[in-house]
Amino acid sequence: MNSDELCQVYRCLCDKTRLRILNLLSDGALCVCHLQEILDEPQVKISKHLAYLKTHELVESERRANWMIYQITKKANPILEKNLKCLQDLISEDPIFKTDIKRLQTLDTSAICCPS
Amino acid sequence: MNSDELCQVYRCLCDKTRLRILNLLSDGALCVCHLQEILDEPQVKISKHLAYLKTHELVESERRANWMIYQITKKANPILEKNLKCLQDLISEDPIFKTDIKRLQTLDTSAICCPS
DNA sequence: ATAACATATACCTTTACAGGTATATACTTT
DNA sequence: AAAGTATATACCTGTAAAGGTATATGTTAT
Repeated sequence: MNSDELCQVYRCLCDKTRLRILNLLSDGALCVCHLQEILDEPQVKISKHLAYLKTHELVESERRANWMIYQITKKANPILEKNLKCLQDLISEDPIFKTDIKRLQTLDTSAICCPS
Repeated sequence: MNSDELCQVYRCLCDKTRLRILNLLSDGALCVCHLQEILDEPQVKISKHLAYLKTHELVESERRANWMIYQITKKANPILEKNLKCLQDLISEDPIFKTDIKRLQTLDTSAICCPS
């Protein structure tokens, strides 16, 4: 847990799409198609940002049939955890994140691709 | 206070030199020569990172004779404030920041260039 | 075996920096 | 006015990464 890792976490946080993804995943695991639907961004964009987050171990993924389920990495990461909390406190002022969560809640969570 | 500003703050935070500068300035205003001495980095490097932080309004500067005094921007910035607190909690694990603060404390604060 | 579906990757172009060297600017001292 | 000091800027090179298009991979259904 050194300053380089710290910088790397901040680098993960300095993109709007990734912030939106992390905000959504803070609420629980999600498949790519749902992220795509909520964020309303091209598949390739979502997929590449997820790959970036995975490379830097902020998220991890698991295949479920045709779908990939992503979640915040389970291995304890104080830097990430603290910053996600910090983020939660800050995003109240920007409607984008709230809208994302609202969309998340109105999703059909009984869809096949959804985590149980 | 929107998501773009939020990302921009994170971009300011994702460089080690800038993190060290912000950590030091969290303790109070400092002139460039002292930052240079504590960080032990080339003048141009310090200067450019300060310019970057100033452009994005995380710090502000004031001339005192030959010296430039930098400080965390006075205008309230919840994003920055929260993240600096978060940073304070996280850096305890990395010796670099602690060493910087130690060096800060052993500086000759009666030097001409120092803020009162 | 083939087609369909969900997701990932390769490749390309463009932009943002980071770090270095050289030089400019602003101010002070002589 | 000239020289010295502290800091900033211009210019250059290299690298990371963002976004797009096309295509590949892995899985399921027919």
